[in-house]
Amino acid sequence: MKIATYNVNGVNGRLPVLLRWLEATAPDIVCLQELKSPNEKFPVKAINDAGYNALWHGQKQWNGVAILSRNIEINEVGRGLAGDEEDEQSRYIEALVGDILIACIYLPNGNPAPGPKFDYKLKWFERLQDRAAELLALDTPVILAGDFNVMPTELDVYKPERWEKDALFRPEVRNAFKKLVDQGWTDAIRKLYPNAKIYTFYDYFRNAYQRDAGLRIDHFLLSPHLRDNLVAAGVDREVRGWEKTSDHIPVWINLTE
DNA sequence: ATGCCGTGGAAACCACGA
Repeated sequence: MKIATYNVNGVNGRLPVLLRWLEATAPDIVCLQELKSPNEKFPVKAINDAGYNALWHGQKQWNGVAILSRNIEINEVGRGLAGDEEDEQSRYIEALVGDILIACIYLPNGNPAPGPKFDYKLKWFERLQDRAAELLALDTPVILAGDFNVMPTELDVYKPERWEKDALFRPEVRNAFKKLVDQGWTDAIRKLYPNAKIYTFYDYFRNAYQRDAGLRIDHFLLSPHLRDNLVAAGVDREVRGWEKTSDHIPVWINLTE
């Protein structure tokens, strides 16, 4: 079974690219982030026509997450994270897809740091840690997938020294990611490729893609049940070269049934 | 070193992203 995550950066503006990628790579389950679409404008018909069921949690203009599945029943478990009644940003949705619980995550960017946006990011990370701990206790196979907006280590940044003070790479954020993983999660890409330079994001300008000046910020975290089912993982790097493409690259894993 | 690009929404510029 192939599962993918893709920050589309606008699901409507990027619909041709999304459909082309779905057709070309045929993942069974897909997590999408940055829909930038209110719920009523989510392109459900086009996605259904492409053979996918969909659950989505959008909002006007920004954020937004969705989970798609092909030939697998999908049932929503919940949306949003507990712990902040004021939080109205659509960044989290959870669904049972077949036997696997999928959490689709769009973690806040957090820049500029320090500041209220950075504080919000750290708080959000704590709320995610709380939910992740609950999920581990369920004794269900769980996948946390999405745009975590953190480069976990120096290996995940083209030029680490330039990012030291950035909200995606500050020690507090790297520590938060490490603390999450240390609950018992497996970083799928790093389990299979502990030392490879693998990026999932390239800026639109400064020829970042051509220079390979990238970041690894989109991740798959697997619960212990799935650890030994992981047989392959990778990124669809060529998609970043397509016309009208997102600045992120799809990431995928393959699990044995 | 830097939103230099790109999206969406509202208004013909702005907020936001990483």
